[in-house]
Amino acid sequence: MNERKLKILAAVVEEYVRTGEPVGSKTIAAMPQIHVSAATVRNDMASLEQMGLLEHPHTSAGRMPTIGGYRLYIEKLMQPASLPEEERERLDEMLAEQGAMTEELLIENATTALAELTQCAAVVSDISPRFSVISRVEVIPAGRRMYVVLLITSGGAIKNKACRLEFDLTDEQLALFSQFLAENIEGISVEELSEERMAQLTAAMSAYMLSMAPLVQGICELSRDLRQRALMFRGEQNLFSCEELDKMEVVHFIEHKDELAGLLDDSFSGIRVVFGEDNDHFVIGNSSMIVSKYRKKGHNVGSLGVIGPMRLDYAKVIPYLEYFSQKISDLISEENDDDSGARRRR
Amino acid sequence: MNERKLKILAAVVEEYVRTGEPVGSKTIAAMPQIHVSAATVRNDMASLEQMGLLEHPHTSAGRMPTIGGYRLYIEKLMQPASLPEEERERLDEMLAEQGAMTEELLIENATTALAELTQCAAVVSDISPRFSVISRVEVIPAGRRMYVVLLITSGGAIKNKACRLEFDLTDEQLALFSQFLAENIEGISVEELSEERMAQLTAAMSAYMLSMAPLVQGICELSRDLRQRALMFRGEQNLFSCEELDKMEVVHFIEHKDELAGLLDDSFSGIRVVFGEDNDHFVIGNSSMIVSKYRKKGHNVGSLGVIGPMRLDYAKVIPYLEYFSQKISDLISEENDDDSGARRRR
DNA sequence: AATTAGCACTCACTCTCTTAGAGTGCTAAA
DNA sequence: TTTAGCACTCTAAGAGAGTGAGTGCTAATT
Repeated sequence: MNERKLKILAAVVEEYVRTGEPVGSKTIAAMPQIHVSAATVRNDMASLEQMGLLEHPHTSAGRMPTIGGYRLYIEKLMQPASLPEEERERLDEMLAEQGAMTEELLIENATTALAELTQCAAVVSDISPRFSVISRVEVIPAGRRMYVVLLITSGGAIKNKACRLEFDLTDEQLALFSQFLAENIEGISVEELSEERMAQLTAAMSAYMLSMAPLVQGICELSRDLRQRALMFRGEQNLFSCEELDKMEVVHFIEHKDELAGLLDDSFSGIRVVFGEDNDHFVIGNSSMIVSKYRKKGHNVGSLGVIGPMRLDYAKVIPYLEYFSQKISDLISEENDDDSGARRRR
Repeated sequence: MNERKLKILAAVVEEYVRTGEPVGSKTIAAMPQIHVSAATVRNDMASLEQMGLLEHPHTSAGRMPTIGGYRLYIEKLMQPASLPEEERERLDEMLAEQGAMTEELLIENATTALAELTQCAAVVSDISPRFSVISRVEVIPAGRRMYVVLLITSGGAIKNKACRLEFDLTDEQLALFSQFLAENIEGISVEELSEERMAQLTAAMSAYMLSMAPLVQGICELSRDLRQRALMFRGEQNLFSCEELDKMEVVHFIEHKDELAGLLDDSFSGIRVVFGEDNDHFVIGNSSMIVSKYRKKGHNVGSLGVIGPMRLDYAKVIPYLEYFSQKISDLISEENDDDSGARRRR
């Protein structure tokens, strides 16, 4: 392996990404950065093929990168495009538009923008509610025997659910129960609000509170919703516009998209690229997924990913992804000044 | 036009729906209900073609129905399959599963089941919240300067939204404002809770309440959410499994699915069938949509629809659709006994 | 007048065969 | 070590030919 071969590999990857056609030795030799003849290129290509970095659809066709070829290119060869200042400003505006309000909206905006810019599908896995704190729990009468339980977290997530009781509650009962919930639930983290914890709580309830068990059950379900990472997808349609992706596989993927959760949950740092071929949970042929973590005050709290064809302009897409995940990290980390205030208020 | 031609048309439609291949005269003549020779069938087919009910992909191919052919078949010829008793029971169970809780869940369950059973996409447009009454409005502190406004309707819909104020409210201010909202908003219908009404309300607020305008604004937005028909789709993937639908058109449709709202909103009674070809807002080639209204106490409050290939087993699908929309009508009409109770409670 | 048998005709589809061209691999010369 | 030259390979595109399902028309039959 030498300098020139790497240069040729990079040239093949870039040309193939650009045109989608297998690349011949003549095309490469004609490039300004290549100063050798087509015959030499051919020799080097044959050698790159032996190393498993390039492949042939058939004898008399040009070369295209293998998965290994892409991987080497991404890790060592590519020169990431840097975003021009004006582009950054445009993106920042996009995110600010109405996203500053809550984390959830911010992340949604970023995912939408990412899908839009890359013309790929974008996915985000957000487990940040887990790390926030229940800042408020409310029980609100909502009709005969119907009560709404409401959880608000320090991160700004709001969840509600209607529950039906066997009896109507008197105002005193309601006040007492609210008091009980506030004392036992407010201020603890979503993570801690587990099924066992709730079971303990139910056990601790005095006898006459037992009829309120459905409310506790409701809270339990809300907390489960908050704890589980929810995946959000944007721009799935873009996968259908992709010639090289099999439509049926895309459909299958969309139907089973929740299985991605595992992949996104893995802990790693920086950027990770996964190819459709060599993974169990992400099985569109000729596809690739690029994932980056975002952090909240230094802790990984979610992943942002781009899903597209393997033949993707990585040098352009990866910087976008890095920018967005950095931006999300920054914004959700500062925003959370409110945390303590949320509880101070009461 | 005579009896026999109609019989032949029906036979062609059914056979074509069954096989997906153009149907030849011999196939038709061999059917038990047809007692004439292939030559006679050919003559009649030619005549049906002249009337614009059948068509030819090319000279030496069999016939297939035109849009007009389908329409005539649906309106006059088809014999709707009746649901066997056990099937009804199964469906009722499906709906009851957890759907009795709220209207919203009930409708969601029905839509999911419909998509599942027909292997098509199902869509529901629900404008019923418009006709229900605000049974409860709450303002809940949720962090420094953050407040959550919450609307509960008699139909069981719950909406919330976080708002940011310029100042924190004291407990008295909060109580007073809640009182103010309850007096002015609870008990009126969602329909009445218009932008003007809210503007009047803001005008009526005493000076020191003016800083709470963002909360009123929030309520205004919640009410707008409730008023506008929200479309819900289920089983969109099924459209991709459909050979005869163009994948790109399906993608385009899904991206612009909200444009269906207009079509679903039209008032009509009974069942309506719309074909992709002859409509501006619903443009998948070779597709059709069957829509039925559902009612609440006699008023149309929403539409339930099935979207699938034009080559669809209408005789099977239409009864399903009718059954579901009737069932929804029945359930949401009776369920509403709670209406008055919801307010009586307070 | 309506129906049917018979037959020529049409046209998509499938095969096979051919050709053109892009690209390779190898060899021998520079 | 690099390059020019050349034979070789394999696909993609196109042309013909054969097949068969199905039609449309005509003349005979009921």
